Amino acid sequence: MAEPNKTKGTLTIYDVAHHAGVSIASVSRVLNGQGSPRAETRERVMRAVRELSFVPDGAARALSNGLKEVVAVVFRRGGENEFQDEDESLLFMDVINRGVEVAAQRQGFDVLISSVGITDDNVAARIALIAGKVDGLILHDRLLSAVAIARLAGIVPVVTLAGSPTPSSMNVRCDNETGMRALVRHLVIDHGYRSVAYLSGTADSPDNQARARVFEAEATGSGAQVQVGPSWQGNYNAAGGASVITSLLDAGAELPRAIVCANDQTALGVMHALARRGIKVPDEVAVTGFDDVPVARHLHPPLTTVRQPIQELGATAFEVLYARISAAGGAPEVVLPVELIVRQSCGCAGGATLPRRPASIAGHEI
Amino acid sequence: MAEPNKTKGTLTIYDVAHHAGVSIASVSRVLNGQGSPRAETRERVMRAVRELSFVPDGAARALSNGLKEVVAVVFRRGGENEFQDEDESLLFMDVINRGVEVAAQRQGFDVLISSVGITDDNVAARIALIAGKVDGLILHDRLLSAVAIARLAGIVPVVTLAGSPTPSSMNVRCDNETGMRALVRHLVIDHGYRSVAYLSGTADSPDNQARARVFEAEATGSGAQVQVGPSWQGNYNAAGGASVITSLLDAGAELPRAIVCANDQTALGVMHALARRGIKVPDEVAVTGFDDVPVARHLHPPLTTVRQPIQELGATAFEVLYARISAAGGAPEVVLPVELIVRQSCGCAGGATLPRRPASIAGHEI
DNA sequence: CTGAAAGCGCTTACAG
DNA sequence: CTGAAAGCGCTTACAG
Repeated sequence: MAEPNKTKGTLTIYDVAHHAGVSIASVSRVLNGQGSPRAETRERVMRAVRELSFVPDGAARALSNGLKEVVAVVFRRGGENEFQDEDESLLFMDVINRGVEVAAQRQGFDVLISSVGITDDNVAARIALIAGKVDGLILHDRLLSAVAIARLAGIVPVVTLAGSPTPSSMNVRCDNETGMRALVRHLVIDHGYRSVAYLSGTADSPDNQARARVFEAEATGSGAQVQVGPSWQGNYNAAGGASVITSLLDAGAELPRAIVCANDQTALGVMHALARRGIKVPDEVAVTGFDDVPVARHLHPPLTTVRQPIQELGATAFEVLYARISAAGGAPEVVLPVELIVRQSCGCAGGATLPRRPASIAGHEI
Repeated sequence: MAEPNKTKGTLTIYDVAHHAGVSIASVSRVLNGQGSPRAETRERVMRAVRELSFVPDGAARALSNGLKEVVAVVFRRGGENEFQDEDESLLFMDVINRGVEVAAQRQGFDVLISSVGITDDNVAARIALIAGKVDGLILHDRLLSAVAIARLAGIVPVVTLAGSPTPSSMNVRCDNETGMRALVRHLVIDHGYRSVAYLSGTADSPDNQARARVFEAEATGSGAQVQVGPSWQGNYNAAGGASVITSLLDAGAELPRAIVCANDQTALGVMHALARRGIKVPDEVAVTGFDDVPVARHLHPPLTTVRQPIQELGATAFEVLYARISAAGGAPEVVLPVELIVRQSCGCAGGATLPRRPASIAGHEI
């Protein structure tokens, strides 16, 4: 009550020490639970902290401790497109980021999020700046070259998402191979579709490359006729999927019996385009997705897709990163299982699988 | 080339200075574009930085500068519910956060995101810790009491979302009043529905309170019969909306002609529940939402709702906060305009407004 | 148990 | 233009 409101300047640990009549070392100790301060000392410090509403400065702590308790996740901000705020980024990345955040929370870490535009220049420099603010980096795919990633990894631990591990960085991804294999078999073997196409995602996406590769191998292997090539090049978003279909139809092309889309967003665009032309899904053309984003079950018909544990992907990324930050640990690569979700867009009725066949492929089937 | 890889320990500005044969002051200057270093000095520093892959430590910079160039956004993590990762949080908050991030980017700021569980204890302490790591705080609604907010605001600038400004904190929100008024008029006057209900959001939500208030005033004022009360209490998520309908139906209640939902998520649940009972929307019961989340246009029928500029809400929050951080500026309160989006769940056909009436109410209509 | 002091890695007046 | 030095607000051995 004697103290005038010293609202000017920031409150420091010195103010607290002064107010409590102890040294700054004691204040620090009780605030951090170090040592065994006398009960009275603790009391006095706590009271001073409370009365002054003191909050320790994070930058000073970090500098002193060598630990910021912050990790960053960097991702690509989608370009603008017809379906505005509905590109893959929004739906998919936000869930990953949420997973990171939840896992970080458990260890008392916070997460810094930063998006980079596709047209931004000097992305590497931007990310380097961010690296200086955190203890570790989680990088979504298609952000940086392997060389640039290696350079960053020399500064802070790095885990990439949907990429490949490098000598200096770790990677977490989903099991595209098993998921795509099960999906194609369902379409070709269970449903007996003889012509299928893969509407691809961004060409340079590692996930897309893996899915395309397995799709082609599996479909051809099963004797189905496969349509691929530049006319089937999408970009992971709804607008891309829609325009592929529109172009094909405008060119008078005959659609395959089933269209396997690189992700759910693409499938959404495809279904829109098909509906616009009066083509029935799944009666005339079956459509499938990949991801199982929340909206997938609300489409008409509900979308058959491969569920990735998206949030868990983020959580795992943090855990691997944390293991490296807090010790030498951290697996260089972890692959998460996926699950075939059979709904109706593939031709199955009422959400039931057509033939009796387990829908789950999480690790055990084949 | 003489230098052995000194991978141990972190690279500091001293290493760079040594490598370049200049003082740390010079290194700092060229790195920050201060003063006018000789061309040769700049060269040597830049080369050393490049060769060593030096990245300045953010904590040290922040401590020295008194600026962290980071703001935090704190929000409530939804509880678990039937519709898993589909609660209001996911859809709505992520878009806000993205808006914050995009605006922050423009000023070279990064954003720290942190969720607090509904059951977490000592939320105030958690947020205080975060406050120590940033230059400013953006708080979603229903996180803290006015007192707690005031205390925080003594430490760093604070802007709340969908709340009310306080002497020490600022607030950004959408114009619920105008939006709800237009919606109710469309239902009661344009469509002529005589009985309407408001399926509310979380009781303590300021947005919900404002919407409920205006709904009741406007509907009663127009002579419609209004259903309200505890049986119409939802919680902003799909499961809440669904269970209200199910309970009502199980109790043999007669549904009103139109159900105005507190938000789109609730409407989604309501439509599911209605469909499950074979009740046709909009023919038997009209349903409307609020927010215009991406999924709204994909529902069947497409959802009539009030569009809030969600991403802009986040961007504005950052801008107001930034004005305060970088100067004394920052409006204490900003209210963003909303827009009535007429689709088909209200009873309009094919997405066209029934009577000729401007759909937009962004500020100019009444 | 507690305090004085050094050190974390930067930036920035202050002198040359 | 450039360097030596102080200072940002903490934490933590090191002595009492």
